[in-house]
Amino acid sequence: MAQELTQTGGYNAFSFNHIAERVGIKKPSVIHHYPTKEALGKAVVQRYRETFEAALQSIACDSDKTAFQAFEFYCTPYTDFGASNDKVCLCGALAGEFMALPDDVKKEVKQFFEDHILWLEGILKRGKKAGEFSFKEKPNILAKLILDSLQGALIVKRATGDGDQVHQIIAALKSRLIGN
Amino acid sequence: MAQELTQTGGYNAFSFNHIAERVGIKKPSVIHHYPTKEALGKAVVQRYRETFEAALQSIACDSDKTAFQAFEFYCTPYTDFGASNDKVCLCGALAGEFMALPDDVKKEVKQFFEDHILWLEGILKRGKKAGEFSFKEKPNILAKLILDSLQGALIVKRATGDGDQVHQIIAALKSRLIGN
DNA sequence: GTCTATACAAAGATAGAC
DNA sequence: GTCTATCTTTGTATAGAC
Repeated sequence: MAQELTQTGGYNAFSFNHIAERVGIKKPSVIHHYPTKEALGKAVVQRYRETFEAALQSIACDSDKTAFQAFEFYCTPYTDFGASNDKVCLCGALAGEFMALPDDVKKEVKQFFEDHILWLEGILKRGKKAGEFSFKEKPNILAKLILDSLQGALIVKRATGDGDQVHQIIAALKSRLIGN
Repeated sequence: MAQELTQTGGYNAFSFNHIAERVGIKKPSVIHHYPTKEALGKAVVQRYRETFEAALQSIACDSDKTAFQAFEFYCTPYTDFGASNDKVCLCGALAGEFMALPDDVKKEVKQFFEDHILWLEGILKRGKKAGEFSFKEKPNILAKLILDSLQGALIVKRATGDGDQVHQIIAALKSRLIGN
């Protein structure tokens, strides 16, 4: 509930009251579960990050999957967000107002991005070693380029309303990985 | 003043009072110039967009400059934002909280992105025709990829604190344009 | 766990004096 | 153009009953 509101309008656009209305209880009942907005914000990002990362870990450790399949799996949430017309990645939304976030929320967002870069870097190395991928950049830099492109694609796409944009960016990234 | 506050914390993180304090006047004096927050927000984004676009137009029409030089010129504001540790592109910040923005502000942000994609597309076409650039994607799609990468790089970089990231992304984009 | 009631601060906005 | 004073709403948060 808080996650949806944050994905659409950011951290400063939601309140205990908004959550309460959606859940069907009153404001103090929400506060009973999360004593401050910072605690609520942290919990939401933390859950988002951990859910995401558990899925990434399981696919990274699955030796049945090729690096390319792992990359395709990574792209599915971005495709889903891109298919909606009001949602972006939770951390992409929060990053726009980063300096206005409480410290605990900042830390979660930071860790989210860092973990994703590390994961992508691992997949890129694996794919290059296996001969699936061919690229000349350092894996770390290409990982950043992929993450930045996808995050950027989501927020720009939502503003322009260009429904194809996310697909196009993913296709361009894929062809860069296998082609060159 | 409002621009700086918005670049760091987004639309919902600044108020008439914040502006007033920075400028050294009182809240109602600010409201005298911009009767509503929506009007202030619109004026700020509009000025940002028009300043940006005037510079882009002048370089695009300058036949002394190569397409590659025009692209380098395009990247300079991103480099500057990347060199700060708290600022991103104004429209990148606003895009994160897009669904919580007033309509007039939304329109300005949308137009900003659309104009940039068009401008980049023009430069890409010119560079390919002149033999400066070699790429196989459609210019429109590569233009989106460039904009998305740069916008994404700024917001991710600010969250992670990775000072080199924006430079690395720009270098990777350049080598993609001329190399391949 | 959920509620009513309430405190307190901040935000957007207006009226009217100087 | 700028100010003081004021209004209204909203937001975070607490106290205490059920």
